[in-house]
Amino acid sequence: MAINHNEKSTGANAASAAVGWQAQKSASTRQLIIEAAIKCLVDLGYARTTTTVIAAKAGLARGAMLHHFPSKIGIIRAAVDYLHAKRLRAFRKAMAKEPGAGADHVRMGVEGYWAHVKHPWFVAFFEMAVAARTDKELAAILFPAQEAFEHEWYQASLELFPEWKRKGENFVLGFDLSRYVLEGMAISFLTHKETERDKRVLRYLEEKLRELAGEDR
Amino acid sequence: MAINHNEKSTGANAASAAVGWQAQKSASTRQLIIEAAIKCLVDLGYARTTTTVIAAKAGLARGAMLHHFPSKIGIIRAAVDYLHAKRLRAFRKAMAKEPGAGADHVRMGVEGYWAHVKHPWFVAFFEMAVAARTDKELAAILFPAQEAFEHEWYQASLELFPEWKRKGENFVLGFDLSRYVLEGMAISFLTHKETERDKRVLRYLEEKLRELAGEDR
DNA sequence: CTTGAAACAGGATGATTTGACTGTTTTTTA
DNA sequence: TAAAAAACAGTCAAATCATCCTGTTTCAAG
Repeated sequence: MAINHNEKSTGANAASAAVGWQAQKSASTRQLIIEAAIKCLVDLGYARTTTTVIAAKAGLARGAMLHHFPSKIGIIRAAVDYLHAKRLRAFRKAMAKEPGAGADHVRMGVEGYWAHVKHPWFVAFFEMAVAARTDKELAAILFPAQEAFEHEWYQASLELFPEWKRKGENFVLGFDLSRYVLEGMAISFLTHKETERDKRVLRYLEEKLRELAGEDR
Repeated sequence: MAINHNEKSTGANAASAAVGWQAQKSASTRQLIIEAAIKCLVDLGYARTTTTVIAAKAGLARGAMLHHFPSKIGIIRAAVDYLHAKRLRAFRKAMAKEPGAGADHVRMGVEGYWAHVKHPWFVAFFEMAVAARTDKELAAILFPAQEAFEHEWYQASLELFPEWKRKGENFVLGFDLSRYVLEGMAISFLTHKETERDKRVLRYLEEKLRELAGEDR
């Protein structure tokens, strides 16, 4: 298990001595717990993501986990932040793969976000979003984080697709349309299988995005 | 909401006499329980829809409810069938309001399904669909019902919008596109508020549907 | 008017889940 | 080296849930 934790409190002082081994181990255990919680969200759903199964999936005793996260909501809070960072980073990375000026940004964007909404990270976020509808405590954690995510995601898109910059409203429309179509498709697959018809919707979406990129309105 | 079981002495026909008051009362109590369960799904989500709160919301003792539905999954099964029938009937009714040949079927369809996905019946179905992702027993009940619903819904759309009949693939594409956009929008509103931008997406969808209805491809 | 069946009520039981609690091992620091 | 701090382990009680069970009231056929 790679340690690879975020150096949260290492200031400007001595390089590695400042971060003791315990702190590193603690951080890695925290990440282990967070990733176990996300796996539980994907495999079992929010309701059955209990502290018992999180600890089991992390390979820890329940008491040990409660040492790092005294309450369940603390794990959820950490998972929300973790997913926020991971999803945004993955999106930027996928979009930055083809920096060429002649790259097909429309196809890249559609396929990139299509892959995104089928990724376990989106599934985990989605489980929490649905639960938050009827759970005020979860909503208080998730909504501000999601608002920040959407803002940063929008800014990243503007940055990565510079040719859209002058399009103004068309960019916003294409952005929103893509989001709703792709999220709607992904979520519809909860109850039915993907068919050839769905591929036609994706092709049609790309076609309309190209129109929006070409015209001025 | 009208239970329609008060006909115990007014009908006085062989039909109503054969049914018997007990059977009618039983049926009305069953419906009361089903509707209470749906309210719980909307208000509390699937996970917190327990037999205790269903009975409380129905105004019954738990033992009384267990007499009509020996198990929780039985209530869920009945609620799935109830929602199936109600949603389909409501869709047909809303679409049939303007039978004129000059009616704006595109706007009617978009606004009709937009209203549909914001209705509590869709919310209740959606809660079960999400739970079914990680609950095999629920999935075994919901998926066949949903498959039947989608087929009947598609047939009803073909029937109600006869001018699309000759369009073939364009009808299928418009049907799928509308579905994904509108469901995606409705579900996105779990985590953020509706804005002016979303109305533009709806107008754009209508515009594209008109194109699809007009052209042949 | 008696009797059986169904509607209705509510307690008992066993299984889970959460957070608090005490005890043990490992690491850091004085 | 010795003490303090942190990581880790496991048990406990309270609360909640689904189901099973027995008892009471209401209806309808004989």
